[in-house]
Amino acid sequence: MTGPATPPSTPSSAASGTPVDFTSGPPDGAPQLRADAARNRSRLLDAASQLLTEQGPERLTMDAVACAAGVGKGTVFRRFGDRSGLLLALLDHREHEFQGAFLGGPAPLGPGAPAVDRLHAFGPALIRHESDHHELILASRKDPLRPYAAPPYRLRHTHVAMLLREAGSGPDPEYLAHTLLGATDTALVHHLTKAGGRTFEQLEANWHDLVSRFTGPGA
Amino acid sequence: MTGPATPPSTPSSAASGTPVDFTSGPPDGAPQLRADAARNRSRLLDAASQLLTEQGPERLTMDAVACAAGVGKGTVFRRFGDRSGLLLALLDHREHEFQGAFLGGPAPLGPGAPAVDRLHAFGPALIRHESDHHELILASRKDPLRPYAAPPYRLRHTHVAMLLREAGSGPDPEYLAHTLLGATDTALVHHLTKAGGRTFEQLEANWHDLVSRFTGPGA
DNA sequence: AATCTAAGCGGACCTTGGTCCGGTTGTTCG
DNA sequence: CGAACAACCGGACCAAGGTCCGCTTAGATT
Repeated sequence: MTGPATPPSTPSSAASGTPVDFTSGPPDGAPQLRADAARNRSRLLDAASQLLTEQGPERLTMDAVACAAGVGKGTVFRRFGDRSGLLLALLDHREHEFQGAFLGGPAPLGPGAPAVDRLHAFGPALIRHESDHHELILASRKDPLRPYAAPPYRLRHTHVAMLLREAGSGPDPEYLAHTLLGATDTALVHHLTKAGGRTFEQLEANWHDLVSRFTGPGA
Repeated sequence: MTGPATPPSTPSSAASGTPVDFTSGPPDGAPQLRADAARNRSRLLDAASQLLTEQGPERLTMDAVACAAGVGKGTVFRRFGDRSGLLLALLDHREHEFQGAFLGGPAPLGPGAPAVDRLHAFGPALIRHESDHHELILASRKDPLRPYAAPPYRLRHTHVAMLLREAGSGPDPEYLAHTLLGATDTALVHHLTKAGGRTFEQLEANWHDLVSRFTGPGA
């Protein structure tokens, strides 16, 4: 440790935008984190979060984050693998919120409503979520194959496929789920709203149209 | 010009895989190319093509291409903008072949057949085309937003949207076209066939299913 | 408390995409 | 043909992601 150490207590809370507590790392995945490692992890996430809200994703270099956290560069890469990993980790908290909403939140997005209704509710929520974090999401997309293998996409896919199956969508709900998710891809939505002149309302209407076609008389 | 100049005649023909003549640059887009610039351009494409078939996309560094072409690095960037640009230029020839097939080739892919039939024919052709060049296509995807703004995607989108409109697909054929193209995205197809255990036949069947849903009774 | 070990650390180092600018060379026009 | 100009060339240079390895230290064991 070289840089000026921050006070040992409450090392968290992001800069301005939206304070998120990074002190509690995910106890799953990684078996356990040594005390200093956990501390550095949250320092790094704090620093990254701050740099992000202050200067945007393009200025978020690994050196800058390491330096701002008072940590060596190697530490950043060891903890997060690569730049995308750091960005994704930054997104993780929001991602869990969204997951909680459609897995266990109030109906019709959460359980309790008919599958078709949940499906209709899912699109707008997803579009909203991705749009809220499009900067981070787009910045983390260096490898076009990676998203499909990552937990967020897999979970959404499983969820949508289950609802489609439950709603009786036809022979291959898994593929239809990919199609539905593709239709709300962050990059596409961003393109359509920024360069294509579409509004969110139109995109939502299109989602509903798609869901209708996929759950209507076509089984 | 520093490196050992290749014989002045017939500077083209790729290494092994599939010889493509790069001597004729696109007379559109760029107003005109000075003689030496055109020569260097085709040398670079030749060198890149050779490196590609010999060692795969990941070994295709800009330095290596410049060196192999006997040209300075700056020349590569001036001509192609960035790495993706070079990769896309490498793909351009094949892209034009594919475009010719669905714009002016034999029916049912080309004109002459009913819109629905052309739509059904388009999917398999597209999947085949993208799969054939998935290495290049995936390697060129660094910026997730770029594909939507690039000519190949725009042309496909216009084409599919037109066919959908012609087939009477409903209120927003443009969006349905995006959905259809998203369902055959190179990365998705690659993911499904490599990690998802799908076969091309299944993907084609799914395409036909989607087209049916989009052109069936839903206007 | 002393010891031992594996996890962690940091920053020098490498690679590679991308920029810049002084010198060179086609091309055109008188 | 010769001058003038714009396009072009090349490689030194920079930034940023990613790797490596010798040193440090948390935390378990006795």
